[in-house]
Amino acid sequence: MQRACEVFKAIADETRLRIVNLMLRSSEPLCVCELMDALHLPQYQISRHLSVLKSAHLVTVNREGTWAYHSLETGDSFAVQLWDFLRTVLPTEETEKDLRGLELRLALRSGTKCVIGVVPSDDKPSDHTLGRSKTE
Amino acid sequence: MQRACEVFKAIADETRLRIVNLMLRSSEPLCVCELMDALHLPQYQISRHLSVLKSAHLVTVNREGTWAYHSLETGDSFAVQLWDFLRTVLPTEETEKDLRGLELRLALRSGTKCVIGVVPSDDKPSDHTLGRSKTE
DNA sequence: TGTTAATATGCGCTACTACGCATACAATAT
DNA sequence: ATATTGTATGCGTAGTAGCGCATATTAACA
Repeated sequence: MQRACEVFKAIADETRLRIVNLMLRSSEPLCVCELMDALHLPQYQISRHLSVLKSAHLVTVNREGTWAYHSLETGDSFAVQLWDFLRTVLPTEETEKDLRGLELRLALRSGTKCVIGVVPSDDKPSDHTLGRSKTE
Repeated sequence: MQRACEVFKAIADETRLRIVNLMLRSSEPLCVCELMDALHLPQYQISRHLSVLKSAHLVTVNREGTWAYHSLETGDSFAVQLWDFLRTVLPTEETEKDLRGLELRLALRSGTKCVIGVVPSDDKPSDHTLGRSKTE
């Protein structure tokens, strides 16, 4: 019950649900700059929301150099069952949009690693247009 | 996603999770005074939390006279899947405690209906001792 | 009509949460 | 050492949520 409450508080946020959704759909851990780019949100927001998810033991981090690769916790029984549940109920039109944004960003990886870093972000979180306007 | 966020916000509260848990385990709709008694919480808290759950379309009401019988929403796909999930992850020692409290209270029903009403509540929400101290 | 009993709600208070800005920290490269 | 770049965080602010108290609402009944 306490665990359930802690977890639900952590995911009871639109942005964090979008982050979790991307992690659910990605086979690889994601770094902060990739999430920024996929969700069109500022760095401090991604970082803060990730720390909330980490505090609830829903996300684990793996630092490699300056990059921090985040992935969903799979060592906790409650979390694993939650991921199964979310995998069946989260997918909607909106989440697909985010997913496409992520795929565009992941295409810029070199192998399984991020080599791009933070992009200047010419579009703001205010509008949800796909962020492929810059170089394509 | 919006729906998921709305629902998670609604259940991201210890008291509301306890209410939902009791409704999940009860075959009959529950009235406010029964929940008060089972959870040892004041009337206004039960009522308020129920209204939050109702606003999120997770709970439906069926008024019969002055009594209001509340039960979980089963007409919504998301809700139904959530109940399945919660049924597998909620049961713990604490939730069993609440359940026993509810059973004691439901034993006082006449048929499927509540006829007791609000009891003076001699024990306060402060301690979580089983509330069967009064007449037994 | 007045009363009682079950339930809902307005109000003030406190605590928490997310945001935005700026800055700090960490690791690599020059 | 210093600069650069990816990431984390302290701080102030605005909005929100839950509590407790009191009161309103609703329905049965005398």
